[in-house]
Amino acid sequence: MSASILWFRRDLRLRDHPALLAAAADGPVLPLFVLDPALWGTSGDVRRAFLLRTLRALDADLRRFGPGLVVRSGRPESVVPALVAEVAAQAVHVSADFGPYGAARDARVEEALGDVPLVRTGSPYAVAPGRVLTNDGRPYQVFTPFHRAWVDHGWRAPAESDPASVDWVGAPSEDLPAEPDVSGVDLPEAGEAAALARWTAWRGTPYDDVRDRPDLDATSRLSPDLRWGTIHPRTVLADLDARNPHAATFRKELAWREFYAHVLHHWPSSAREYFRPELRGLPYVTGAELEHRLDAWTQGRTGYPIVDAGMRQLLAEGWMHNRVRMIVASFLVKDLHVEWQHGARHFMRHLVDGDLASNQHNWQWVAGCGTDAAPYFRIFNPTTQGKKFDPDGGYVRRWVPELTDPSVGTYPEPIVDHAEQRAATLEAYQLLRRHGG
DNA sequence: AGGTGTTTCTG
DNA sequence: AGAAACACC
Repeated sequence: MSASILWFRRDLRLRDHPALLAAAADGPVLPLFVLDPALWGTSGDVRRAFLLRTLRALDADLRRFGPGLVVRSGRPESVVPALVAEVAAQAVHVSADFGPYGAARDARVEEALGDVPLVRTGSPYAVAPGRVLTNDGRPYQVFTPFHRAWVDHGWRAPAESDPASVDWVGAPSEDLPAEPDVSGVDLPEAGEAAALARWTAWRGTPYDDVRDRPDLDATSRLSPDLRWGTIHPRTVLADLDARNPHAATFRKELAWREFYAHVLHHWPSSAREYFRPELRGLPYVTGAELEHRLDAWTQGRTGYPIVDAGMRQLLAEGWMHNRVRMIVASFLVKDLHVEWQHGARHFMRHLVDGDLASNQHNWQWVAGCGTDAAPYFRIFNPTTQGKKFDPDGGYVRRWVPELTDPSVGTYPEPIVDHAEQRAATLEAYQLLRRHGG
């Protein structure tokens, strides 16, 4: 018997897989979920729980069509040779999704596969990272021209794939880790069916004028599904009519996700390093003061209601409204003078939608050191932002109940004075510019 | 995807 | 007085 190996590295989707369906025509398919220990080890309990639920939901999907699913742990580069040794005699194809981690890493994976033919099932993007380039073949560093070129490039319609037509083989996923105890945490339902239901229930609702209002909770909540691949952006894009302003704005948000995947693909080191290193020389806090500030920020006890509401939502749901993400990030970097990597790490640990490309580059955007970054002097005022985007205070009251009900607890005094810290940040920035960093 | 202080316009 | 425009960070 010959089997195709379907290797899900980061994108777990089953639908929109024409290459998989073509491979399946040559023989049964052995799905392999790779749980990267690096990903697993840096994830908090909420993120782990959601990932496991996603895997289990997909496992259940597969069991309807075949004997089961193989799950292995290990770095892709090391697990693939072991797997190939196990089934080399049977393998016809290996299907692999390539994330936005750069051509060097992809090349290592291909090398590990040796002579086993590789079926590229495509990326979890409408346009694969690396495909959208300027006329002279260079990668875009600014969103607006990228967006135009991305739309011009276009994407195919989603595949009319039917997992029932795939002949799945493999062993049950008994070696899935146990799910951490997350009782009391409000997690979305995981899996493809839930993702599709989420999308069809949400699409067509107002977006353009309410997407910045965390109190209205009007966003799609599709980010965990896009992250783990339980829905494909092409499925979403096919349902959008760009003549509708709501749809056009939403499509632009999908384009931001593709833009940052593209940036990480071309500059893999930007996941850790400053894309523009000029701002590395700013006076960021270290040592005990760093720990103290990070602690107050992560626990939602900074004394700024909109910041604390967001940080508490993150711990409670593994998710935070996008407008609030920008506010808390700006506050950490520009009011608390903490280097952006600390905040990015906390987000990746807890967000159920945490994606390396989007997360790191949005943090770099806020810090002013990324591609197409906000100018460094753009500093959010947490009070003004709260008034503007949570005008009735509904969001803040939900997550910071002690503001209106003192029996719940005592709300802390502001950890720093925003006006003072804003002035200090601008002064440090000017010093840096004068002395050339 | 901003904020702030100042000037200018408007009713 | 308040909105809108502007310059600068």
